[in-house]
Amino acid sequence: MTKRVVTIRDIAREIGVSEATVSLALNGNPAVKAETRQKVKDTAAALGYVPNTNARRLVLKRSGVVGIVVPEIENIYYAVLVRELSERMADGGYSLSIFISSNDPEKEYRAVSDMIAARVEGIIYVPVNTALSDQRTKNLLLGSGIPTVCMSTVTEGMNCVLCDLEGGMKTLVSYLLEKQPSSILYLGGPQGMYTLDCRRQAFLDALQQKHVRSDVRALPSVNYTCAQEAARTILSDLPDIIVCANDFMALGVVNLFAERGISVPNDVMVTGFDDSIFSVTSPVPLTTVRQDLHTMAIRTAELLLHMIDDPNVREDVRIPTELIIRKSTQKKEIDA
Amino acid sequence: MTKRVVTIRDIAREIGVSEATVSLALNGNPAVKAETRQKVKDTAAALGYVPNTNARRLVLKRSGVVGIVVPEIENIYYAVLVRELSERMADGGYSLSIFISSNDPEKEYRAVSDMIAARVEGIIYVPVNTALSDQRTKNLLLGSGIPTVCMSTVTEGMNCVLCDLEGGMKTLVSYLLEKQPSSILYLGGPQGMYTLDCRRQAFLDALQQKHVRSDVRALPSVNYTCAQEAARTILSDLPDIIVCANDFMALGVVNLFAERGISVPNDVMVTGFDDSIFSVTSPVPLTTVRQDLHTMAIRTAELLLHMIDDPNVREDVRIPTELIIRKSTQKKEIDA
DNA sequence: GTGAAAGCGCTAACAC
DNA sequence: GTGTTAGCGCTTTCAC
Repeated sequence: MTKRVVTIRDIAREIGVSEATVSLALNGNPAVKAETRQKVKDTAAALGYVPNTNARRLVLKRSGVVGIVVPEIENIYYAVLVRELSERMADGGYSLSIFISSNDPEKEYRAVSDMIAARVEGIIYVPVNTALSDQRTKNLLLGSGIPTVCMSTVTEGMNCVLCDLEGGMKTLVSYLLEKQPSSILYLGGPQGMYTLDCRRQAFLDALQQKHVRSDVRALPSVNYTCAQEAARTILSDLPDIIVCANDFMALGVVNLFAERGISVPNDVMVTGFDDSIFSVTSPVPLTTVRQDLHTMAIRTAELLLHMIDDPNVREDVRIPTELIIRKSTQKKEIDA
Repeated sequence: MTKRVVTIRDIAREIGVSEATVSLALNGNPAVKAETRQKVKDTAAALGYVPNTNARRLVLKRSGVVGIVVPEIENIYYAVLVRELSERMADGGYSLSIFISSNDPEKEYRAVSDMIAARVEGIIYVPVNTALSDQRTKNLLLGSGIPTVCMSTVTEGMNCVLCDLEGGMKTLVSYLLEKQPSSILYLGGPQGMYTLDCRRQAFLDALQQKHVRSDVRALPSVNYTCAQEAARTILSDLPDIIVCANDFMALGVVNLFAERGISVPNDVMVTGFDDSIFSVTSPVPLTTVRQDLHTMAIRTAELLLHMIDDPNVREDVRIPTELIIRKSTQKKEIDA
């Protein structure tokens, strides 16, 4: 009892005109008489006609779609990115098809395969966040001939858009050094992930030759819980400053300290990274490094559209980061 | 200079066999000789063949896709829902195509149109969160003949899956009444949105005939900032308990109080709703009502798959909610 | 075991 | 202005 879907042919038959005319009319071709055009549109509406995208794409060899794979969607960073990009691509006349790899190289590979199979006209590739990246996916992408931009991390042979994480971290550390701390603790994650390695290395570089005791912890994961566990181990010997690899970790640290009656920033300063929603909704707003996702999205969309026009375009984009100073590093004035 | 994409015909020519055979071989049809099958697969791989989904869907009249529209993706509630559903539908052999309406009825309408045009086999409809819902979209959905389940809210004529918000709120209020408060403040949002109306009404109902001073505020929006602004206005006359329409608002309130040196729960108790990540990462973990998104996703996927099988299925699903008690309503023992 | 042929719904020359 | 025709890439009877 499946209701047959109405096609262009049904409309044609209904008003005794050819399929071609209906197609032209529906696409607003001025060659067809206004009267016929109207009649076609009316009966299309009356019959509840909805064009079949699959047929359309097949014949046009144009999908009007660009695809994106992101590692997670519950991570606010990627969620914002997806929304921004979805708007930007819409402005450019494309719709964005969203795939979630769940940080699983296998799923990522399938997502990319599916996009290619769907003949997307461009791909925004945000690789999984794992130490070993999957060369298979990259090869597939590179071999597909489909314009691809890699975001947030660097992939050899692809045009990349990312924020200047090193610069951001260095600016942050310079700022912190003005506080004359005697010790700084860095809470990072597993080694081998581009975005985390950048931050850690820049932290270390910035501290070169400075007379500050520093310690770097590699936690199993860069999340709230792991950060809290780490913080718990240092309660008896607090550093002056704790630099976290992202805002969510910093929030964990701040909350743990609050629970233990340790004041941020007076007893210990804490910084985040990303300038996500957590840095603002932290009980003590966080000093952090802003990654401007809005600008990233704009530049990515521009670049991709440009590449769709001209596949030979080679361009890497690096967006500046910005130091955002908030309460978590500003001791209260004693007088005031 | 566009690299021509390889088709089934190229493979056929390459090894001197018909297109039909290639197609059969690629789909693992046992009718074709194992040897040929292997040769086809090998050359397909060698040539970098990727099947054209559009052609495939056109001829099969099956897309293997179900679509979902959600109002926002940065809202953790929807993000979790999308991820859960994406996994559940994958288990069921479908891929999930994600659309974001940005709470804009116009965009929602276009998203639904696009899904129908793409011939998705099922639709998960999470309507925009606005007071006036758009009947156009609902009519389109209803008229499409595509199995649709509406989530999180009720739509006349559709199978709906939602949590028992009323029950959750009533349980919450009963629990709070045991604390013998003399006054309770409810912070809600604009009227006319299903999910918010449910909570507010259930709150009021639960307080019927109880000797508690209660006040209900309708804020312009159910977010962090609005909640903080509201909280600021009551500093001089604190109620015993503040019930918020969601966790994010409750977090705003908790943080504002922390800043002003007001203790939660000792000076005032605060509750959230949803049991999102915010309720756990709040400096004072929040008592809240859990909406079990995992179960919602499972039941929605089940129902939708069932409907794809049999379009006549009529079923509404209501998932029980659960009261989660945390520190924000548990005064510290004075002795201990 | 494999090929020929028809057709999915739509568009775009090219006729008339 | 409108109709005829061919074809996008794939699947699937039905012959052979």
